[in-house]
Amino acid sequence: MPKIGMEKVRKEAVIGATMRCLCKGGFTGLSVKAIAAEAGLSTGIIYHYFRNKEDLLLNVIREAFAQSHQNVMQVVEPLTSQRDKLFKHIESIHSVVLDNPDFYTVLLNFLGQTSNNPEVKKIMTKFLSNLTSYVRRYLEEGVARKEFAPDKTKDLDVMIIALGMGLGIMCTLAPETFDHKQLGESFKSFAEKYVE
Amino acid sequence: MPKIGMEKVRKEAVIGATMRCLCKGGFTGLSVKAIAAEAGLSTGIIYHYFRNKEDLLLNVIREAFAQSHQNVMQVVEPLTSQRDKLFKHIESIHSVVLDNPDFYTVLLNFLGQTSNNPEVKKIMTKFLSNLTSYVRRYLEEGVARKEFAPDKTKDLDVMIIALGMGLGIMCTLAPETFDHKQLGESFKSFAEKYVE
Amino acid sequence: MPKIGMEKVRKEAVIGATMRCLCKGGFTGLSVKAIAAEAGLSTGIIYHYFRNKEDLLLNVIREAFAQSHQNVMQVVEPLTSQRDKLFKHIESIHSVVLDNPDFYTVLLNFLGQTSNNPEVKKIMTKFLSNLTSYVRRYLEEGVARKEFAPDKTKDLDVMIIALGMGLGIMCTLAPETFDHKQLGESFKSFAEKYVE
Amino acid sequence: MPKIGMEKVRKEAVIGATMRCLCKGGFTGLSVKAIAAEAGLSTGIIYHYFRNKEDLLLNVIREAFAQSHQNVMQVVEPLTSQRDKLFKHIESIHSVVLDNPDFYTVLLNFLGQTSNNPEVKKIMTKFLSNLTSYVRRYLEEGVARKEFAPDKTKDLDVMIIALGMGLGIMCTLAPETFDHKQLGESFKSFAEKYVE
DNA sequence: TATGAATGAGGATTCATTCAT
DNA sequence: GATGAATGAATCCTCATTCAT
Repeated sequence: MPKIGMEKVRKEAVIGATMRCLCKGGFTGLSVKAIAAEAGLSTGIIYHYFRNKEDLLLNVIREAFAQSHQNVMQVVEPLTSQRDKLFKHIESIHSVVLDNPDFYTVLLNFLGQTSNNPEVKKIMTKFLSNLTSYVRRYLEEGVARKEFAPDKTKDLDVMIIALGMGLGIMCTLAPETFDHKQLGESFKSFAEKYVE
Repeated sequence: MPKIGMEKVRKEAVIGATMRCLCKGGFTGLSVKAIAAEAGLSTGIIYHYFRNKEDLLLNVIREAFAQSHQNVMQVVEPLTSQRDKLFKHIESIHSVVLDNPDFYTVLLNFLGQTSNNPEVKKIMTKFLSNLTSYVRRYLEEGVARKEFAPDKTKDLDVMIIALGMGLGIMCTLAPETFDHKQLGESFKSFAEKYVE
Repeated sequence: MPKIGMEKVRKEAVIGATMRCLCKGGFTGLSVKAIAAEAGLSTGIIYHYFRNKEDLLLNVIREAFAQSHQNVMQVVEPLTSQRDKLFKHIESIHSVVLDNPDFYTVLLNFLGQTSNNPEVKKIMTKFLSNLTSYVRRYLEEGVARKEFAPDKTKDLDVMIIALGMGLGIMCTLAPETFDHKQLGESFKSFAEKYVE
Repeated sequence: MPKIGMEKVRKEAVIGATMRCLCKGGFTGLSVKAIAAEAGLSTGIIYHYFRNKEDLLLNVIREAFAQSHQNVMQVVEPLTSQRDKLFKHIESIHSVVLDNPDFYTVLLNFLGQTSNNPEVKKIMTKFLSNLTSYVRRYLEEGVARKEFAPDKTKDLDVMIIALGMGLGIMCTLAPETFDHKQLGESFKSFAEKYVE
């Protein structure tokens, strides 16, 4: 087994293992030992690549957010109409619950940390404003191109993201109670009602 | 100091102390010792009133949810028109962020536990379906009384709660980025648009 | 076994155990676990009585220095003549090597810490100036009472302590090479030569 | 950079780096990794030149002692009169505190190891008896050459070394309390008093 | 020779829980 | 009822040492 040029591979392996552990058992009981075992590595090597457990966890959120963002972008970017982009974006956001449930596990587990950990807060704030600004861009551009009516977009970006996140959380927490597919339809029709 | 019949007082004191600790430092460092100190009691006594730490924490969520529910009900119940009830309810939900921020701290801290702890999951599911069913009742009753048009209420209950929770979370996590007051207005106008 | 009023007993037990461990194996390998085992206690209890390992170690030096000082005082105090006090003091200092070898073990082990640990430095400085000031007092008082000639006492206090410590260290480090008893005689005759 | 015949250079570099680390932070935190970093080398190479950490540390004391000895000898050797040699020697010993403070750092840090590590003990004993034997030689030779009176030299060698070491330690530990220069004068006058 | 990735045992510390008082 | 001393398993992290390259 090679020993050189492994930094990226190892870091990814550890981050992935951490996510899997997080999904299995949540924050409580998320030990470095367990992560190392999951990654098939020794505990020591984790400290070779990450300053400490917190540093590792911060990398985990960053990675989870980046991945989720990338997934959405891959689907939305090729589209040309702002309207299509907006609705595809909404659809993508909603389908994260099923396509990438790990994202929600990570999100839900870190939400509680936000108020106590400045670094987590920074990442979380950045992530949320990132999300809204994408939607805002579609809307503004769409208005400019006369795809949407101009006057109704007040706070619509934030509303869409809030609604998407709220639904995502509810569907994740209580999938038996909240029907993911049907709520996805309602989500889209909510947006439609606004932009038309 | 009386030594008998203190059960209710002590339990409430401990639950309150736990909430304060939770708000101060989150789950990390939430030790039984710290809770006891905050409550001005010994660690031992906590085990007299609660089976263990988990039992205490479950009581904390229950209490937080019950309190929050009660606060909303107190404001909404006296009203007679379903429309008034609905909008007052929405307003109340949104103002929890400012009026009772502890509720969000507790909520955010426990969200991550939901998937791993069946008891937390039960409480959380119950809480969420409770929330939606109240809104649904206003809507159905409102339609019956012809306060609202009949055909537009598809999933509106869930949408309102999801949006309310999403906005609440966003305003709690990043108050500098998301303006609570303005979003409250937009929230209400979103609902209005739907029921009219 | 009683559980109350044990603070002093426990603290002493832990400090004593630490000294014994220190004598057995030095600083290296002085683990809290080993100390606890030596004291017949659990590791946890050590942190109940001491903030951390460093706090415990500081208490150990303080205790060692205090004990050593007390031993000397017990012998010297009853004496009335300053000359007697001085020579008894010298004798006592020198016999620490044999009577209380733990003192030297502790001293030698902590000397290296002095430059890096401000608290150790404070204790050490205090201890050394304490030692010299006792000797200085005998000398000054002795001169005042005409027990000693007045002009020869320049730095004699420091010289006596330095010589005592140097001899103590040498006899401790290499007892086969340096004859404790004989050096004690020479030590005294050195002082005599000066005060006469 | 040459790759062969580097043994001596590398060994010296590592020993020097170790001394610098030791002076910076003492024994605590003196890791092979830190030493390697200080020396600008990899950790692996240290094990190429030294059997293990202990072996390296033993070399460090040996080197420190040898250097210190050499420094003294350089100054003393050219002198012809035994009296001059003796006093220059005393002066040199005392000035180590200022001229080569690293020596005392090393000495103080290793003193505690002496009783537990036979190899350290051997080196330390050798060093101390070396020191005294040099002084003894001056004295004996001086008596033979009638530079000193014959009868007063009992244990004077040990006393001088003990006093020198004691003063050195005190001046190193508490330089604000013990005035190096003045004590040097007193040290010399102490010796003078004896040999005259 | 030289590197630095990798290991894993061991250390300090925390903390839920119990129990004698 | 109430206390807080006591336990010891579990946690994070460090570090001497090895070894593939």
